[in-house]
Amino acid sequence: MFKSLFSQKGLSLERMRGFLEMAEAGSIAGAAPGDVVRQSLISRQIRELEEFFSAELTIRKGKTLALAPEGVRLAAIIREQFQTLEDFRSVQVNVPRVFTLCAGASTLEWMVTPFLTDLARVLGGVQLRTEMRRSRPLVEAVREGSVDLGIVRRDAIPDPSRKNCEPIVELSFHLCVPKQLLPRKTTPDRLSDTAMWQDLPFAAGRDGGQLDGAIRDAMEQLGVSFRPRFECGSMLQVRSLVQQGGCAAILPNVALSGLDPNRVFSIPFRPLAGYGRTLVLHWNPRQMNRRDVSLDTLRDAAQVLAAAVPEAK
Amino acid sequence: MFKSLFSQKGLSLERMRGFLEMAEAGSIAGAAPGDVVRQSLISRQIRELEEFFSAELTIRKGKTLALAPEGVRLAAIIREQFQTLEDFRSVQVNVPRVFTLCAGASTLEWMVTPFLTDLARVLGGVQLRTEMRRSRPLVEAVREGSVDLGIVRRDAIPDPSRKNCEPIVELSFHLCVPKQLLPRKTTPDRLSDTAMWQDLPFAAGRDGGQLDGAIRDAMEQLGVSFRPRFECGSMLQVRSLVQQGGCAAILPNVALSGLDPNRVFSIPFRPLAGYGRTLVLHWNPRQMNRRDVSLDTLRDAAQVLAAAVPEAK
DNA sequence: AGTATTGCTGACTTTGTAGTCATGTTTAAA
DNA sequence: TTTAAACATGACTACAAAGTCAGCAATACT
Repeated sequence: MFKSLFSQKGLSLERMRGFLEMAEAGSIAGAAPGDVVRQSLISRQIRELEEFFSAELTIRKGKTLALAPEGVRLAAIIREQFQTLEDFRSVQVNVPRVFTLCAGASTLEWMVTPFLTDLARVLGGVQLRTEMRRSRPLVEAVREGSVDLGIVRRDAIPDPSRKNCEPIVELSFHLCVPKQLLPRKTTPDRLSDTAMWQDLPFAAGRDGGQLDGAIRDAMEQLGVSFRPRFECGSMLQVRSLVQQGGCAAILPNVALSGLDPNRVFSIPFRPLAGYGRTLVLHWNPRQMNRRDVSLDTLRDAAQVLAAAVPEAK
Repeated sequence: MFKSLFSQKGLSLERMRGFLEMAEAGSIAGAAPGDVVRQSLISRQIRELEEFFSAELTIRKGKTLALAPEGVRLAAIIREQFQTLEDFRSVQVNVPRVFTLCAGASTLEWMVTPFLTDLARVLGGVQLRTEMRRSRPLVEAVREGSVDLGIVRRDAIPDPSRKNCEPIVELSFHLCVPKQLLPRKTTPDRLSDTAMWQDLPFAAGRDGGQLDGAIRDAMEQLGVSFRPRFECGSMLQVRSLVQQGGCAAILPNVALSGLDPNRVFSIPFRPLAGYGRTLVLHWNPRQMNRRDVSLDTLRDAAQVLAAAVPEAK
């Protein structure tokens, strides 16, 4: 049984590991940054695997390597096998299994990080590892199995269904203004007057993402010259500025939970009403099945994340 | 990634192989018959795996070893992983993949062996390996993945469904008598008279299976003293004797295709009418899915086997 | 063109594991 | 109780693989 795997040399767990590391990193140098010794080792291990399988696993793509179609398949096989073995061992040693959760930068900040412990508990006491990725590579990573869970807009999933995702929240955006920046006795409804915005000191993100651009576009369409006084690398900093009373800002509903309504007015930001999308928890059904995570558990996890978002008023 | 698999020594493909061989054979000595050297090697490999996983994979059961529950799980994992790697390699090297087909002794003789080439073609040019096993271990082997396809009575499958089996044929039994053993101008319908049977020289199987016993019981109930002149180790030999005109015999419908109706009369053998069972092709849905065998292909395979059986008249 | 980065190759050393052997221990059966 | 079978263990050898190093070739960036 399985003679053909052993009658020939060139197959070993270490070689598979070297190849997988290259596959994950996208290049040999990326797999072992600053370690030329290991780079040369991986290079040879890949060649030996290619000889063993008589397959071109990699192709040169300019200066770096890329996976050939066969390489993509083998990498998926190896990843799954290693993970299965690791899970088996984790159960035996009574150590929590490792799950990877992936989302966009701001989503991780707003929704995930503050609730990691709850999430880990719902998933059965697992160890969670978070990663930042944009929508498209995120969905791809879930598909190929290198990521267990993703938080992503539903429309980024090619075939959204009850089997591979669960809604978390409907995104919406709000204009948030600290009271102290407004004339005394200003009521929240007066904030709808765009004329008032002109003089407000704004803070905005500078992450180059879609959201930031959409806000600027919307402001321009309203005829408001939007020149934020602060451009922050992280939206967490923006919220912090708003909370301290120094700035106004456009914030997503998932960020409102940290603001004191007695000190900060917030009203829906109409121009971005159509920009709202459904965020879903996304997973690979085969992988979750293999790792013994039930659909119910996944829906519970989505619930935990949903509970983190205050209801829109 | 997967650091825990490599930060500790004790895991290797060879060790997994040694363990799997023991698991398949049910004991170390069985895994390496007559090779005490390899036996001691396997013994140590198993211990090293047990240390690596901190798990009891085996338990002493009297003189031999048996798999502990954890060992059963790990063996299934390893078998699947090795098979996946072997399949991957087979596709690359353009060598047919190996599939294992399992059935009872007589079923293998009657239905499978003569049609192996057709079957291999329908399954996509695979290499077929046949194995003899009785119903219960067969179903178990399909479940754990050590066998791809089984031919078995439907009632031996715990949860028969469209997803894990497909009917092949309804078994029935026939009394077959060469013309030359009968008085001239005897018509087939006269064969219903059990008095005629008394003087016929019968051939019968001697495989100790259910079928043989059932025939003898039925004869006894009919008041016929059934003392076959020939007791053959294989039912193929029985059919051969009938074909040559030397003997009468009770044969299953799946054996009739080899008989010349002009030289041999055959009529349904009523006493065993209730003994007929549905034979099905049985498989493990997860395994067939992993090995890229579609349900359609499996149904085609069942068709091929069904076509081997002549219609009952 | 010059330079830095990336990957490939050949010649090593070191390490882990497979493989071998002799011998001990447990267990089942004669 | 004796015997034989099945498995375990310790001490080795042989070998394949991992790991190391120096140098080369191809590519991209400036």
